[in-house]
Amino acid sequence: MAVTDEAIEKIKEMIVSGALRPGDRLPKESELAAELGLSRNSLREAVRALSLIRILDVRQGDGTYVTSLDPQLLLEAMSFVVDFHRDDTVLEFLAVRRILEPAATAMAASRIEDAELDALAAQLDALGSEPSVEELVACDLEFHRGIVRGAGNSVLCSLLDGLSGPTTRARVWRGLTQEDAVARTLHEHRAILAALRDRDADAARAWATVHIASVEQWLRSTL
Amino acid sequence: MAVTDEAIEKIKEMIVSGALRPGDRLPKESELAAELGLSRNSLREAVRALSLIRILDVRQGDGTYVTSLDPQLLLEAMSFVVDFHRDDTVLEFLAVRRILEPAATAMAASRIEDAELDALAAQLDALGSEPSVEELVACDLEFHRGIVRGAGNSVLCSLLDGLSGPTTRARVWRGLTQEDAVARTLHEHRAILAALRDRDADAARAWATVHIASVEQWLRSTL
DNA sequence: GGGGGCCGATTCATCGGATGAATACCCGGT
DNA sequence: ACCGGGTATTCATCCGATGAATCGGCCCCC
Repeated sequence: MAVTDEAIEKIKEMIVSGALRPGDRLPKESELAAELGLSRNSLREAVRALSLIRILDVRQGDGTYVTSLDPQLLLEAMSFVVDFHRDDTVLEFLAVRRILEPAATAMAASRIEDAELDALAAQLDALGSEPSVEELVACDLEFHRGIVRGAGNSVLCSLLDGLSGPTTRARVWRGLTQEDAVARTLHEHRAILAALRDRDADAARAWATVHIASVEQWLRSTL
Repeated sequence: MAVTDEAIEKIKEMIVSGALRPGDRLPKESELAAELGLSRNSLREAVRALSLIRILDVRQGDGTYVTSLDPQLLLEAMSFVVDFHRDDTVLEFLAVRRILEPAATAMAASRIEDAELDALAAQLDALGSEPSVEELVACDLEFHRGIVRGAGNSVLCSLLDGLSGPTTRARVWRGLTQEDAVARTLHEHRAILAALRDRDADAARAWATVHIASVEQWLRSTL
């Protein structure tokens, strides 16, 4: 194995074993390089790779630190990966979302705070009757994110956030200019919100399923 | 932004835009570095980072290539990320698995091939009545993987594979030496298999839920 | 004529050192 | 006690050189 890959494994091992804890500072590049037995250049490649997936956080002039390792932070890297997927796999991602989102919405029915529901309602009201596509996409993203956050599982939240990333979502909505689709989307959002207010998990799950299924159906018909 | 990060973005853009397609070969390091306006060393950091998440595949003496970009390949990188999570977040990962796995098992009920069911049954039979913990973990992993693969969604399959990665699973099972737990696990596996043979999606989903819930319950009681 | 091994060309792997940029830290002034 | 500047530390970037792995063509031998 290449020395750089060894370095990646060793740093990973230091973190997993607990020798390095979240927030800890690593020795400076030259020292760590000597410690691991490779050149500073090669070590930097390892650090850069771990930095891309949010394991390490390098600050020029300061030092290199282990991140908080929060699920949110690490899974955030997944959206970077999802961006690479081409259109022919979007349906598969959507199918996964179709499983997770209704479940998350149902979970939120019993846990989400009233204040959060008020915020979501206000956000829906703020959107006029003639929103631009960009506004609608942003609103849609924020709406679902708010609900999933209410489910109280940060891994689930980050995962859905990644799956529904801007790129995928934007692609799905691009060209979706039919007026009835926009109206239907807003109507479904309000229905989901109403079910959450009623603390009706079954209804919330059903509306979320309908909501995603309609997107899936539209997407399938256009491919 | 740092030149290396710019390079990462530019290479990503080349792939997303279609200028570079899966399997394509990149210009050699020195040329690409000149093209992107940075040094070879800095470019190598960018390439190494993209290589860690399986976007690029570098072969010494040959060249650097864009991978197939299969969902399986890219999400495989996720298991690397999951390895970093500490025990206190395992429950959240398990909760997500509790959502996905029953759904995947239900999907498999209508799609999985008889031959695949036979293979799974044979595998269960091959495991003696007194398996070692390592054997049981490997068997458990392979059993669920086989079923999820039968669901016919590679994204879902890779995702669950990552969530149920060796580390997490091994941690869960370590110390789980109670005889009844082992017996119960095997019994549940057989029940899931029977439901799949009957093409009974509801039963399959239910057994899968029970199966994971029992692990979750045990884990919760020991934390 | 065909097969196999040698050898050079290509490309990545790794290294050491030098210089610039950003940040942290200390220390003196007010 | 607060503020500002200068210095030390640390990462960022570059260059050039050498080693290692692979590929492909050429030559020799059968």
